[in-house]
Amino acid sequence: MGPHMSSAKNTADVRREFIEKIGLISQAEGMPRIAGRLFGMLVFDGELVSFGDLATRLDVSRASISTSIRLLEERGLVKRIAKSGERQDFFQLAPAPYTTMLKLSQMRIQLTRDDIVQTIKSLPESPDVKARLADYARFYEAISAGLGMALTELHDDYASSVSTQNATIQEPIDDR
Amino acid sequence: MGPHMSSAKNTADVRREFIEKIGLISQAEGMPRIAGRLFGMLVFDGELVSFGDLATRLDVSRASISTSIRLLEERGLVKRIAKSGERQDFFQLAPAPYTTMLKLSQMRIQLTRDDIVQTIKSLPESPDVKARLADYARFYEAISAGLGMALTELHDDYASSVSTQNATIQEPIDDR
DNA sequence: CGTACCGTTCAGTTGTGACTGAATGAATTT
DNA sequence: AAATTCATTCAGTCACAACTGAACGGTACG
Repeated sequence: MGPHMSSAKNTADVRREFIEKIGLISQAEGMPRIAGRLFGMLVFDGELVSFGDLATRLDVSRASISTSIRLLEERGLVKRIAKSGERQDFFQLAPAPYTTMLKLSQMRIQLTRDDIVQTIKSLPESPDVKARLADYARFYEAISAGLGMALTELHDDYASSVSTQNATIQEPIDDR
Repeated sequence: MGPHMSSAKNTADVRREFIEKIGLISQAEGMPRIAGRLFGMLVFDGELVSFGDLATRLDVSRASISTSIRLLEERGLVKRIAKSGERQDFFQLAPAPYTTMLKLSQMRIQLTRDDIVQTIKSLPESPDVKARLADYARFYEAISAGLGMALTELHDDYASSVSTQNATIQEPIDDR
């Protein structure tokens, strides 16, 4: 190990750590870990990857790939592509995956909010209980509104990011 | 069972269903189910509850109460109160639990965002990879900003809710 | 029409975390 | 000080979901 090795790693290492990190995040969010690793890999590599390659690159069974990639497809985060001439299926990130994720989150939040409102409706009396549940419902309403804001903001960023191909990091980077 | 029983249930049933619902939500969010049920019960009942009552009302062991209530305490969602003269500990919702929850979520989001930025920094070259990761980081930045909006909005609501004690539901309620 | 290659599904295994009962520690009462 | 009443901790059990290997159906190729 030479000098200046503070945080200098080759791309392969960074890539592996990133993919694993996304896998753990995904696991914490309630999704299977492999799904997160798949997503992370597709984000990092950014290319069209075959079904078999997914299994070998992640070193997991094809069965796991099948179920996890279906999850990502159902959520609209990954697109399956049939290459003519090729037998295998190919995959890549869906056009605007982050927007899709935000919309899904917002929808989930809205559903639980509606659930709480329904609970309030079915309560016969007890205004104080209703008031507390209403506070709770307002909490989810605020989140939903906030995610809506994030959605528009993200959409703007995406548009500008597409126009200027070489997007740079927002924050100034001091590499110490 | 008489007529008009479409969705008319007594308060006890609604309460039980609500508590169970929050428990399931909590479980989906990655927290133990009992913690969610505790939280739901404290929201619904809104009163000071003793440690022993928590166990009997939820019909779980005191050990579970201990660990789960500690979780809620650590997150600042529940306050433990020592009643003079009483041996048992008492619990109630913390002053602004929803604000606290939002702040915690925002912090978590920020941390993962920082993690991604760190990954970008440690990448030697490959501008296209950096661009994709930057998009990913922007996603988390948008969420963080959105949660910040929700935070201010919630704070306003809370203030107004405190002033007018009998807060009513935002949405008009047609009970059909 | 048989064969080979893919992706999906299903039964089985394994690992992980929630939950409990019992033991422990702490504090108050008698 | 002994006893009682708490809450916490720890080892053990149990349930559940991720993951795998094998069997299955489907499609293109020989």
